[in-house]
Amino acid sequence: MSRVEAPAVRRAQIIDAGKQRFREAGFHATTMADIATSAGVSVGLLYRYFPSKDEIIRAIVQADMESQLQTIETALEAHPDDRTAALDAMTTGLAQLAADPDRTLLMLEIAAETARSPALLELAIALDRRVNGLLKARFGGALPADEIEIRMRVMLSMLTALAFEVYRDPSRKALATRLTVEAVRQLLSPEAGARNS
Amino acid sequence: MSRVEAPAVRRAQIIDAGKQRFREAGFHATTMADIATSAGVSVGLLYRYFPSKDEIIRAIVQADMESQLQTIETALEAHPDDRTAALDAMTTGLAQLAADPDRTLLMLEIAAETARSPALLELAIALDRRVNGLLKARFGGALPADEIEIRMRVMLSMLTALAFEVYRDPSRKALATRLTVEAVRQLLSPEAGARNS
Amino acid sequence: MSRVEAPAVRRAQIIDAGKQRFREAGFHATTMADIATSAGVSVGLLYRYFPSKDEIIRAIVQADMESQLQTIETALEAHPDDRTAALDAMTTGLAQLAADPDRTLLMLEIAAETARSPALLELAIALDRRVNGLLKARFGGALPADEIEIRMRVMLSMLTALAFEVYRDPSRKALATRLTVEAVRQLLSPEAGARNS
Amino acid sequence: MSRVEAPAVRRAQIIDAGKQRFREAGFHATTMADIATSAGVSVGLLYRYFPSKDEIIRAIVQADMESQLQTIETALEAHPDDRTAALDAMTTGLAQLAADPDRTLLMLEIAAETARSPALLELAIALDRRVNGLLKARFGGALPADEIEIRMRVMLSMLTALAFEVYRDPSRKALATRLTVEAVRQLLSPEAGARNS
DNA sequence: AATGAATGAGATTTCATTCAT
DNA sequence: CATGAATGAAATCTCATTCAT
Repeated sequence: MSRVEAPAVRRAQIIDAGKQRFREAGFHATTMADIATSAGVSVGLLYRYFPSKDEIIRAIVQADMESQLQTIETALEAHPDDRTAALDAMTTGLAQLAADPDRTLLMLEIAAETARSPALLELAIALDRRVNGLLKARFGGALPADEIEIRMRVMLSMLTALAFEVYRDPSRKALATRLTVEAVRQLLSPEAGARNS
Repeated sequence: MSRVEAPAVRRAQIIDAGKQRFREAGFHATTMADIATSAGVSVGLLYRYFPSKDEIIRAIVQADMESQLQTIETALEAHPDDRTAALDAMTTGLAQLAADPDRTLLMLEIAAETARSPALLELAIALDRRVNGLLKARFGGALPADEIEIRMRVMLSMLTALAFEVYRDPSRKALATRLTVEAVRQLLSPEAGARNS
Repeated sequence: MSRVEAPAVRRAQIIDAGKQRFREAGFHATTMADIATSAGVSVGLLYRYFPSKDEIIRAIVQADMESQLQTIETALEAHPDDRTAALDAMTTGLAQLAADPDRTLLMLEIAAETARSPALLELAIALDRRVNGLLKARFGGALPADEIEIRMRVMLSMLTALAFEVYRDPSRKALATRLTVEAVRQLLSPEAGARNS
Repeated sequence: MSRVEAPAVRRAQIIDAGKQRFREAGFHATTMADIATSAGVSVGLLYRYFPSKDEIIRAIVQADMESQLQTIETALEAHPDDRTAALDAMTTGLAQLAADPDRTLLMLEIAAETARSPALLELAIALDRRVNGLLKARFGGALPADEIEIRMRVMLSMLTALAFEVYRDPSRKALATRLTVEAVRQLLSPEAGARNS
């Protein structure tokens, strides 16, 4: 059924299998045997790569968060001189992530799980901090320091809301995405700061 | 440990205990024994009131949805002649609901669960339809019919986003609520229709 | 739902309800609540008439055994002077009992239960003894004393077998009954004694 | 407590343990924990070999039925040219099976259970058909076709009766077996056909 | 490195029995 | 006498985790 593989490949196989099953059945309804079967390996091998089921969940959550961060970094770096373009690129990138119903399914699991698991909460806080740092470094001058954080959060929440929306009715994807991107643009533009504070 | 109670009282006791425990530990990590202990009754009695654990979940979800609907209805009926006031009342009411971190914890569970459970999905769809009907009846003339639905959804999503936000940082509750209420007001005002379509 | 009734009537109601349900679902799958509902009384009342579920079973088994004994006694007393006619009447009566599929269903439960329950075993032994006494008193002269018992048992077993047969294929009832009656007649006739011993 | 065993060995262990316990306490009074302890394995392992308790019952019933069929086949094949010898061999073999009190205890459980369980009823019908086919193939010329079936059933019923008899009083085993074998021989002999129809 | 049989704690659910009304 | 809400012990079944091979 399976031959000896490079450790990184095995790890990826397992994470992919986990994602797929968690998406389909949720964390709690997915068994280690399910994941093993999906990954084409034995249950025992799962435990060579991850010390527990929770660690597989944690790894998946971490990977997702890193891809969010990656999206932000890439966008910001792509437009080092144009603040508005950078903002747009970032929002569009995140909106794309949010508008993927498959990912939403997982995100729901993650959100519910994060509330309970200290390990996941820690991860979430770390992500927050890093995104915050990135945005401050970039927009620090244009917006009052204490507004950056709240705006970032509202932005992430709106993207979360977009995820819900597209998830519930995929046919509205284009419209909902456009509305969200516009709203976020307004929210994060320097002028917005002037108007609301 | 407990004497005979009126059926409605017992039911409420159980639902309350369930809510509390689900909030603290999530649906799957909460056992029937936990709920029974919390409610101050025996495990067996749980099954006289609900045929299964899933049905307790369903009852809680349904109660929550009904309180959302109730909030909307009450607000709209309070201002039969003033469209703008009705809108404001509704948004404020929903925002209050959304800004309750305890409720958010449950909502997360519910959202994750809804994706998997046909019974819950059905409930969610029914809620959607009823809210939609209510809004159409009230704002039908002012906004293009096909926009009502998408706006309603975006509104609910923004409230979802508010819930997330307050949940993550309760100290921002006042600010986040104000921002959301303003954004929703703008989204649902007749002028918004003109600008975006 | 129910008014005050004479104790004997209530007892009969409960026994009838028990029989019906045990027939349909077996002893173990029938709950006290089932019986109560069927009898049109409350669960609590069941316990005023019988100290436990097992005692209801015992009462049913006992009633069935008494009807067997009754059948034998009536047949023997109906033909005090004609040994052969008495034998025929008895066999025919028992065969009628055996050929009732409804009763078989119960008998199966009873047989399985008898093997386990000391109380039921005692009952069965008492029945054995009384039938044996009846037959010895009547056929004592014609058949060697030690053969009476074994013949009685084979007879009862053949009737059991008839019960099985009719139960499996009710359309064969007439034929199977005739064959059994003939076989028993031969088994219990004085000439049979001569041939086999 | 136990090491890894060949699957067939484990299955046999479990079935044996099940038989033993079912015999002693009946299907319903035997718990999965009882069987596991008897088999010297854990409860969980039971479920790797059988999807449910009912399936263990089914497997035991099926094994018993197959041994009946085996007995018949072996006897018939042992005397391909001598119809009477084949008949005797078959009857003797089945009588031996029937005269085992341990097996009777199980048979009682099985009979009661068969009445309720569609799966077991199906099994019983299949056994019937196969025995019928075997006998028709062998005695088809000597006895009218439509009599084969009823005679087979009566024969099985007589063996049932033998089982009951020996079960109730093991000391009569030899006598009861002899009587039954003789009766069956007569029932299935070609001359019997002439006499009774 | 890889397997998968084996474990056993723990979850949901059932139901005979009790007892306050 | 009658009710039926309440109890809680016990049963079936699941599954994360271990470990001999």
